[in-house]
Amino acid sequence: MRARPTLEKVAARAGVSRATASRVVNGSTRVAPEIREAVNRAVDELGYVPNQAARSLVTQRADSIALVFPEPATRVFSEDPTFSGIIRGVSMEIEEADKQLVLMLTGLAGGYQRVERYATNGHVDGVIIASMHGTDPLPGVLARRGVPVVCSGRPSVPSSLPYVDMDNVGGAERAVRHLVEQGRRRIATIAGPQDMIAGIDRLNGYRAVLRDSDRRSIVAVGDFTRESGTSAMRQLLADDPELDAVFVANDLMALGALTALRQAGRQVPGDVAVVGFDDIPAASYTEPPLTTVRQPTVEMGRRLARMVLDLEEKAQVMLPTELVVRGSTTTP
Amino acid sequence: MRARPTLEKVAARAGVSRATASRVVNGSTRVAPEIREAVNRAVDELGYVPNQAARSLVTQRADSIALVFPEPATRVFSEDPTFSGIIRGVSMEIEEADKQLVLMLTGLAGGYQRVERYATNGHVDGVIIASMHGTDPLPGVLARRGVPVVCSGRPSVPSSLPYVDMDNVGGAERAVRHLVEQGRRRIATIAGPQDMIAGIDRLNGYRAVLRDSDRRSIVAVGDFTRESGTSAMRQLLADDPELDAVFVANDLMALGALTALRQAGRQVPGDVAVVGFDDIPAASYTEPPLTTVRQPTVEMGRRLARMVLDLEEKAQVMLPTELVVRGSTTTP
DNA sequence: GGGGAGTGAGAGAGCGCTCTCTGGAAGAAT
DNA sequence: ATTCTTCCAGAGAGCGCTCTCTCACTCCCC
Repeated sequence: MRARPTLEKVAARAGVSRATASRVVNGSTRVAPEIREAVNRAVDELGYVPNQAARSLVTQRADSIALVFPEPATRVFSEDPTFSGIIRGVSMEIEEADKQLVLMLTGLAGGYQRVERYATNGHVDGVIIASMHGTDPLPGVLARRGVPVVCSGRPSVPSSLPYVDMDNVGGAERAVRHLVEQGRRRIATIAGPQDMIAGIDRLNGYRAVLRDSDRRSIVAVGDFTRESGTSAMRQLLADDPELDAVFVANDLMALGALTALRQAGRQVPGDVAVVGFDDIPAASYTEPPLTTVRQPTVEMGRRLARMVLDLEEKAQVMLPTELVVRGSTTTP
Repeated sequence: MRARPTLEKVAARAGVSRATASRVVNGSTRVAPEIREAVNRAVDELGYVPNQAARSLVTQRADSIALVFPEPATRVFSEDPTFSGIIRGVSMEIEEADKQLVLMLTGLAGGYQRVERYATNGHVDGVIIASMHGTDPLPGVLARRGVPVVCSGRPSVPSSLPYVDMDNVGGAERAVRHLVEQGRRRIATIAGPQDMIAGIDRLNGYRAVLRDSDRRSIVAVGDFTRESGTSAMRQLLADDPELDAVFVANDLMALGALTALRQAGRQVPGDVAVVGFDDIPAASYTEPPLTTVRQPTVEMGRRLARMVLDLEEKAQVMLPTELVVRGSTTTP
């Protein structure tokens, strides 16, 4: 491996000073065309690429941003494409801005300190936190230390930190209203964990519509895993054998619920209509295909990245969700 | 945000020189205990964290490694947990080594240059390439430039580059042999893309066992997506309505094949036995549950990381795969 | 033609750190 | 007592870059 050329070398070859070479490389306009040309030629010939460490040292910028996933998220990761959507969206914007994406999957306890140490020391220009639990101390800590932070998902304690959230309440409302419109009378729900804002919001949406349409709420709580969906569904069937619809707070649990319904001999959507949330790929392939609420995950990633890169104003943003009607709620 | 303390500040507070403070921070043994103590106290009190850029500048190390996914991979990503397994494995080892993980999802054409530029300039101590196609020029280019490279998956052109591969041939052989042992006579396969080493190897494994057991091979080719599994299965049924088993080169296509079989009125495993490959979570939840070949993806990530970090010798490693027998090939 | 404005290029400091080299103190050997 | 070793701490260079400051030069107006 031959030594990488430095700016000095480029400058020498182009017959200019290091300062001028730097100006050209960084795209300053105040350089005479012929000199700019000469420097660019030297850059090409030498295959020069700026040394990021040296640049960071003086500019105090790192040209990279961190995307932090708490470990529990990573576990879900495998079956839930929400996170891969976010990663892709973030990655696109980061790439466009010619910066780097540092991925941090924090192990439980120790991980926080690692992220905090890493992020508060200028290694990174900003941090995106794909927080599952709205009570994470990390965003607040980083913000207080002066690190730009943006969260995916609204924190459960009100704060002034910028975030990008999905319209979970609205999505749940639309889903449940859809069930009402289909003439369903006893609409149950399998809620998500109540320490996650998505879980809370989706349950609230469900409750709001039931209240308005004069129906009783029937609630079981799961933890967003498929297994918990199965057992929650069983419990619901035991609690109210007459139920004719169920709104499930995510698709994974909805898949589990479908299993339980099949085992209980209930027809979907004939006996029981089912709506999920997330629109994971598997939702199109269930028998019958699952009606669900689609979330713009890639878009979420893009917005998160744009905010943390200061390409758009840091704000508290809510992204619209969309009801996708399939066979689990309607017969063709 | 108050300014971050420098080594100079720490040294001043501890009443020593910057050099000594550096020695303590970097764990040199040749420092008197009481001085070490004093420096450590100063570090704690000031909340000092080394500036990575400055350190990199002088050490010529970046303390970070890049994990590169070609974009096509990312697309599969969403439904296939192979990649999230690799990410998790890599992340664990990287974290343990106290280094950073830079994730690069390369858009098609331009991405290569970006990765090449980035990696050849010392921004990164090594590169892990989650290459899907064995013909990627990138690994070779980087290696020639002196960047440590490790690939996931064997390149299709023989080379001396280190890699970690799954035993695709062995897994396929075991899967097909299992079908033979179940007394299946007409065993078809849905192969993966033949420009990917995994696709090629799994087909080779299938062919080897059929040859040995005196059966005719019946082949359709898919592209590892669910849809392609469905249409390939339809084609196989048209080609040979008498087939009584099918080995599918990945689970996603196997799910698609199950759909086609159901639509064609074939019972699984009664009429047709099905084996997949990958053991994705969904495989346990199909009706019937899918017999498949499990791959140690997290382990793969760990090995990749350990090699690129020089924690173990760079070599050409093959990881064993394991047949998981479920209901799609046997009746209880 | 002289002075000011404007423009483009070079000199040089310095970002925070590591590491070699040097020097001084203490103990061991002659 | 003197020289040699050993050990530990400090001095200082320098990693590659950016950016301010300075200076030289051209152009224009009075």
